[in-house]
Amino acid sequence: MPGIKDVARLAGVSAATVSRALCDDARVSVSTRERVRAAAKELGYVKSFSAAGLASGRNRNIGVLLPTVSRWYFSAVLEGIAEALVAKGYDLTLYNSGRGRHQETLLDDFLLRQRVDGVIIVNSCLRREDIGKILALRKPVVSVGGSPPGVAAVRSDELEASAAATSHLISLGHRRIAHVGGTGGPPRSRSSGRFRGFQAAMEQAGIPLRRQWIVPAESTLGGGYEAARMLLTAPKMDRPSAVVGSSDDVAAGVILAARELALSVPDDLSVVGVDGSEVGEAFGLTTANLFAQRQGQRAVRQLLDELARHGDRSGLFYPESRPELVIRSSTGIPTDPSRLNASGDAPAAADPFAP
Amino acid sequence: MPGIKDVARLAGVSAATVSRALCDDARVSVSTRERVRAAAKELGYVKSFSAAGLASGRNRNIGVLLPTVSRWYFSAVLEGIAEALVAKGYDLTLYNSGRGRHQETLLDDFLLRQRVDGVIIVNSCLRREDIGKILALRKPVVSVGGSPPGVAAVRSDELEASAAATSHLISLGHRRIAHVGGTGGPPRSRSSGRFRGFQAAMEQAGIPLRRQWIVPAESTLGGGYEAARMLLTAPKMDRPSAVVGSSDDVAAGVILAARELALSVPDDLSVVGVDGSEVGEAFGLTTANLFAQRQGQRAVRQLLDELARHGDRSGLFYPESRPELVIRSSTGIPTDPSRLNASGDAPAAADPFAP
DNA sequence: ATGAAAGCGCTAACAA
DNA sequence: TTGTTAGCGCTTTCAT
Repeated sequence: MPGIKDVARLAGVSAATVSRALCDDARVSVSTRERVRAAAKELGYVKSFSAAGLASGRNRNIGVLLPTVSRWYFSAVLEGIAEALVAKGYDLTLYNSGRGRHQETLLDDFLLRQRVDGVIIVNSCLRREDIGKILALRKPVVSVGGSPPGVAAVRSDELEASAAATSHLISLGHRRIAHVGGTGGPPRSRSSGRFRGFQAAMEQAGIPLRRQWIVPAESTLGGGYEAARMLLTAPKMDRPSAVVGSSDDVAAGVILAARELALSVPDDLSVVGVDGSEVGEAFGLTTANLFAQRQGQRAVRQLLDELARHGDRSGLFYPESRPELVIRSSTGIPTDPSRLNASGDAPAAADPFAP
Repeated sequence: MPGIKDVARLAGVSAATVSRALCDDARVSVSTRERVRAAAKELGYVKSFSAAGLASGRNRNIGVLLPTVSRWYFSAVLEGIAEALVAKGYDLTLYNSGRGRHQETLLDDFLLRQRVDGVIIVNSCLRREDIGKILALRKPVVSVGGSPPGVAAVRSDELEASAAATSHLISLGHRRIAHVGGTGGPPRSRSSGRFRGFQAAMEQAGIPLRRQWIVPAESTLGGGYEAARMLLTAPKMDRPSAVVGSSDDVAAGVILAARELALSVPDDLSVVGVDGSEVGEAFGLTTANLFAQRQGQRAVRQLLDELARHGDRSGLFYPESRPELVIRSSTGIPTDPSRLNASGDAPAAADPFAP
C-alpha cells in the first residue's frame, strides 16, 4: 500500500502538498495539483481514512440508525441515504437497532466510537434519554420520519399523508371508515403518526371513530391480511365501506383478505394505503406517496450542510416535498347509499373513542 | 472526550496498560484490569476507532456490498449480518451498489479506504475484474448467495432450493410447469441460480422446457403479477398447471394474477416460490425457505474466523443449512388428468429450449 | 505484570 | 504557493 510520502516523492513535492492537492485545497497551484493527482493514480494511492480521520477529526462517515431494514419504508429511505452519501464520497455505517436487544449497545458503545461525523435517525422509536445520548455526541443529527425534541428533522409528513388518504375516502362519500395497522414490529412511533393523520381527517370531517374499526396490526402484508379477515367477517351492518391501511403493505393485505371473502374492491370495499411503494402499485392501490428515497437524500443534504457549516445549525432547511395522493383502482364511491351518513353511532366527542 | 491517558491517570497505571486491559490482554493482572475498567467506566471512556485502527491495522469494521436493500432476500441477509456483527462488536459499513451507477466508485474508492477489515459480498453480480479488485485488497472476503471464483462462499443453495420447489410440483404430478422471474432489477446472477435449479429439476424428471413458459420478470410482486397475466391469459391448451416463481414475491404476484383471472389456486394452478419470506406466508405460498438471516450470520462467523486466524483461510467451513421446503396451500395435484404427460411438445434435448 | 518510547499515515499550524 | 514540524489517540515492541 503506497502512502502519502510515496506520492510526494513521485510528484516531487512534500506530503503536505499532496494532502492539500487531494483535498482540492485552493492554495495549491493547478499544475502541482495535477502532478500530484497523476502520481497518486499511478501508484494507486488511496488515503487511509483512519489516519485522515485521526488527524483531522473528520471521518467522512455518517451513521444511520434505523429499527429495521426489511420494511419498505425503511429500506427506501436507506437507499436514498446511501445513494446521496456515495455521491458525496461519504461512507455509511449502519446501525440496525432491530428488536431492541442491541439497541442499547449501539447507543452506548458504537455511536461513541467517534467513527461518524454525524447521525441520521430514521424514525426511531427512541426514548428521550436515548435521544439525549445521541445529542451528547455533539455531532450533527438529523431525523427523518419523526421529530425528536432537539433534533433537526426532515419531516416525513406521514401524518399529512395519512390524512390525505383518509380525506380522499371521505370526499368519495365514505363515512364508515376503518383503520388497520399501527402496531409496529419495531416501535409504534412510526405508524402512530399515520394513525394520527387518520384521526385528524376523521375529526375534521366530523366523523366519530368507532373502536371496533380501529384494528391494530403488524405493519406488514400479513398483518393487514389477518386484521382484515377479522374486520371483514363481521356482520354486514358492522362492516366498514372503506379501510385506511397504515402502510401500502398493510393495505395490500386488506385487499387480499377482501378478495378472499369475495368482496369486490372497490365496489364493496375501498382501500387506501400510505407509502407509495411498488407493492401498492402492483395492487392498484390508491395511496399517499411519501417519496421515501427523496427523504433520505434530503436528510443527507441537510446533514452535510450542517457539517460544512461546522455544526452551525442556522442553515436553511430544505423544502419538503408534500406527500402526493396517487389515485388508482382500489377506491371508489360507496355503493350502498343507505350507508352514507349512517351515523346512528355518533355522538361527536373530544375522546376519539366515543361510545 | 476523555482519552486513554485520563483513564491511565485515574487508574494509576500507564497508557499501555490501559490499552492492554481493555483488549483483555492476558498479560495484565486481574486486579489492574478491573481497576482500569472501573476508571474507564467512571470517565465514560470509549476508545477512538480511528486511532486504534491506525495504530493496529485492525478496524473492527466489515464492509457489506450488496446490490439493493429493498428486496426481501437482501434485507434479510443484511439483518442477519448486522445482528451478528453488533454481537461481536464490529461496525458495518454498507456499500449499496444500486443500479450500477455508483458501483465503480465503490469498488475503486470506497473499498480501498482501508476502513474495513473484511468484506461480505451479498450476491453480487460482479464481473470477474470487480472481484479481482476486491481480492486485491488482500483482506478476507466471503460471499453469500453466489460463488465468485477465489472467494470463500457461504453457499446459499438457491439452486437447490429452486430445484426442491420444482421437484415438489413434479412429485404432485405436474408436468406443465412454467418459470416466472429471473430478470433481476439489479443483476441476473441471483435469480439465474434459481432458474438453473428449476432447469435441473425439470431435466432430471425428463420434462422438456417450453420456451413460452419461461417468462422473464422483475423479481418483485409486481413483476410476477405482470408476467403471470400474460402467461395465464393464453388459451387454455397453453396454460401451465403450475408455476415456479423465482422468489416469494414473484410467486405472490402470480397468485394475485391467477385470482384476478378467476383461476383457483391450487385447483387450477399450483404456485411455488423460493425464499421463505413473510409475504409468502401471508399468501399461503408453498416455498423453499432459504433462511436468509442465518446465511448472513454464517457469513459473519466465517469472516471473523478467518480474521482471527489472521487471514489463514484454512479454517473449517461452517455447515450450511439446507433449504427447507415449506408446504402450504398454494400447491396441489393437477386437476385435469388429461394434461398429465401431455408431452406432444417434447423432443428430449440438450438445448433446454427444444422446439 | 508493567512502563517508556516509537510510530501508524495523515492534517494543520506556522514559517518561508 | 509550498515545506517543516508537531501532533491526532492509540498500539506495540522492547525494556524492566
